[in-house]
Amino acid sequence: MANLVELIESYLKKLLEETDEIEIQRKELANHFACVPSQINYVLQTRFSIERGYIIESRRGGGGYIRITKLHLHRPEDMSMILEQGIGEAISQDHASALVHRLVERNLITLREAKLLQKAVSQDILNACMFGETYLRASLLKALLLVIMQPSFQNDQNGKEK
Amino acid sequence: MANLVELIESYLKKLLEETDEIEIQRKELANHFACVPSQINYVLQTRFSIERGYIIESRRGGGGYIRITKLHLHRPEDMSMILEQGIGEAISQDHASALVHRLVERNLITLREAKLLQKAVSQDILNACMFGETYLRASLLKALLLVIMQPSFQNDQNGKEK
DNA sequence: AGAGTAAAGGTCAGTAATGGTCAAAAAGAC
DNA sequence: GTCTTTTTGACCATTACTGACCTTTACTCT
Repeated sequence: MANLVELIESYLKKLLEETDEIEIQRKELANHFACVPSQINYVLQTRFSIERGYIIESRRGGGGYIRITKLHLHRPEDMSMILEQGIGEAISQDHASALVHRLVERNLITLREAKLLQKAVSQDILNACMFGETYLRASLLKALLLVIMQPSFQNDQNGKEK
Repeated sequence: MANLVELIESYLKKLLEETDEIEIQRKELANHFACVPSQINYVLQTRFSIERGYIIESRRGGGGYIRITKLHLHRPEDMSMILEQGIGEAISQDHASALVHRLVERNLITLREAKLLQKAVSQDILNACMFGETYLRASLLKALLLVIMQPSFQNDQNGKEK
């Protein structure tokens, strides 16, 4: 355990035993371990990646921070299986659609969430890809908002439709 | 919450819980928080922008004031306004993000939904656009699933975090 | 009225405080 | 000795804060 990366890793994991989410300051932590700030990024990239079940968010500037969130996957095995084998690097609409459908059946996601996902991966949205990024963003945002605002969901946040 | 900007922001938002419109004096407020007056402008510009649903009016000279008015976008009929004028045919990430933020503040969507939307319109996802449609679809699906599976949402479908 | 002055608020560029990236060097593993 | 992992540092990007200088409005004095 002589490695800095492991020292910092275990330090952060200790903090994460208490709560699911911690906020640190890169400079401060680097100072604590007497290393360069970018070492912290290395730790985060190699030990707190999405594959390992963490989500990193951060903000620069005065009062900046790095937030580490621990994922509590319902069934972690399922999740990594889904992401790696079920989806992979590229996926067709049919396969994506079928996958989402299965997730609902297994109660891993709600119907409401399923509809959002279905819309996000649908042909009509992705076609906007050709017109550029901001165009795609606008299409996506509008379509997803419309799904959210569907009347049947208004008083039915969990999406258990009828 | 060490940031001045956040302190002032929450102070003003607290006042805005009561009414839709408040009037302040720049110098007085700056004095209250022991900062330079232009700091107030910074807060207004970054936290009470139009995208976030506020209108700022002011008047200089003796008896001058700054008025902050909260915009109302409750009802679904306002939704079409948001879609057409607030989004349009193309939208930047910053604007999309501010819009989503504002929808949460007005309780039009839950935090959970907001995080999904934020991820959907985020740079890292849309970059996948270049690699083709099926690639983008895979990135989108994976990222959104991870958002759904975040711990803070497990027993908190309405997303009222903290 | 008009001039002068006091009392607001506005702008903008510069500085400070963070965090991010990337490639090269150093250290370990086999 | 070669390959992988770790560590470092130079350079970049973003957000917050400050201060000097500018504009507008109200009030007062003649």
